[in-house]
Amino acid sequence: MSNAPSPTGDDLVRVLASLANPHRLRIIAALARERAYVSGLARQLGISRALLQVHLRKLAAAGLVTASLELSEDGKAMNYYEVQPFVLTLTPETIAAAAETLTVPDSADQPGANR
Amino acid sequence: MSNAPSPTGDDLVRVLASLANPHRLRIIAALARERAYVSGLARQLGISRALLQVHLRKLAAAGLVTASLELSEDGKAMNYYEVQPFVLTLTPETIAAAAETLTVPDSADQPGANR
DNA sequence: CATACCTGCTAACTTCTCTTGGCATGTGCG
DNA sequence: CGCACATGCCAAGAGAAGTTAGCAGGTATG
Repeated sequence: MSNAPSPTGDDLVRVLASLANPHRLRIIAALARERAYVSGLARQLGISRALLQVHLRKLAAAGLVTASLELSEDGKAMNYYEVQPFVLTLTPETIAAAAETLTVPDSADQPGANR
Repeated sequence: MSNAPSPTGDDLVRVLASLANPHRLRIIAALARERAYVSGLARQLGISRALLQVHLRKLAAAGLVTASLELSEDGKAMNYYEVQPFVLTLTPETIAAAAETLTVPDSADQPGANR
């Protein structure tokens, strides 16, 4: 039927939310150019490491980037991030389809999703 | 080069932000099926008018939906909303391109952008 | 004229999200 | 050993977003 990933409604929201931010857009852009480690990327983007970490965490949670801890030649631990190739096509129809699988904000369940 | 709209970085953020919400996803889905007026749509979605209005406003601000005030046969003013056909393709590359045109969070200017 | 629809706006509260700054840890070099 | 650079986490404040409830106005129908 469809060749697209066709994510869950909740997934879609998560991905969209993770992308709806200037910093994170820049992060994706930078990583699309080439993978980078946290501190270096922070300098490159001109933001604090703490801030970068939060944003990277969010992107990673959405599955858009992945991290891999490596050791540099001088023995320092470097955490390299890289973008995960993805193609998301948004149209009223694809959204309508995803909306069908949205978790109901009904009562309190969702053991893992918390909140 | 590209047939896509290729929106401004800021536009992209706005659009993504407007879509990153369960309610708004459902709204798009509902309107994709057929246009509807506020009160009716609110009932259909099971949310309050006030809430719907806010979300519709946001979607409209992003240019995803448009409103048109019409008069029903019995003279009542109905505000009909409908989705604006759109196709947004998100990939690390398209994002990288959009990121280039992002407004710098530099100092305080942007007279119209407020915030 | 009361009822039932439709529209819109605002004040106020609650709940996220963003961002900063500090702290702790580890390794290599002069 | 102190400095430089890497990693990470947590607390706390500022600000934005989401929601609710109430008010006000308009037109038609019984």
